Amino acid sequence: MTHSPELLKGTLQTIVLKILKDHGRTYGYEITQRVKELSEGSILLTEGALYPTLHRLEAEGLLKTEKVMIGKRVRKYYALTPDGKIEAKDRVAEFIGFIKTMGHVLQVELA
Amino acid sequence: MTHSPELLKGTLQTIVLKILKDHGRTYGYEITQRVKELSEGSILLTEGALYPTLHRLEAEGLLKTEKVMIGKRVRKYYALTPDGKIEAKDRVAEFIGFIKTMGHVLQVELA
DNA sequence: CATGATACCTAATTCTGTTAGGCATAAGAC
DNA sequence: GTCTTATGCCTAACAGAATTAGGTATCATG
Repeated sequence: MTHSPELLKGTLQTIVLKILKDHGRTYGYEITQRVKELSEGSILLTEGALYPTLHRLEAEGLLKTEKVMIGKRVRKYYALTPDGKIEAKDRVAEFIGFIKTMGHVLQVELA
Repeated sequence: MTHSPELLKGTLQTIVLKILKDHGRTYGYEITQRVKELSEGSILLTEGALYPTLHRLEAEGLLKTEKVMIGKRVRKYYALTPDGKIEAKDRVAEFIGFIKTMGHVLQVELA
């Protein structure tokens, strides 16, 4: 997923949901670029992970899609459904909780 | 691994190394208990994950072992090798860096 | 006209963790 | 006294998510 390592595992859905929450309607390639920017190049999403994840979230009813023609190319936009908005919030909260717990376990200052 | 979810993936080695660094010589079961205490019950290491991880770290030369008889039972103590100490430090630093990056990506205050 | 960026996708493999066992001693409850 | 719980080690089958490595196609630039 990136050159930072396997720590990302399990965070991909959270990242995708939060990007969509903050940015609204976004397409796959754009998500990879935004994450790259926000992480200053340290998180490079692979498409092999991203697209299946988007499809999974859509299948779970958290995302809805819209296809738009850009010239002769199809661009597929994703946006959060109402359930998706709730889930985005929950996932971020869960991540914050996880970080706090890890701070205790690793005995480091994170928050 | 716990009821908090798959966020733990990829953090197990870091946790084990840091516990051994802070506590010194520790045995497997004791590690599960310490992590449980430090995490206030929210991280429950499963043995199916822990023991293979300990064996892996030992095979990589990061841990050394010592068997001690406690009554009629064998207890297997693990401790960091010099390489293990370096690795523990690096892993924790890497985790902190990961958290900072995630803070940017998720646009939340973590530190 | 060739390369790199844009843009979507899937399949095989790998890696880690979960689930679900097995084995055995020690301690406490009833 | 025996039954359950805790202590303590282990492995194997399975599951899930990401990596690696493809495929396809349009568009812009040198």
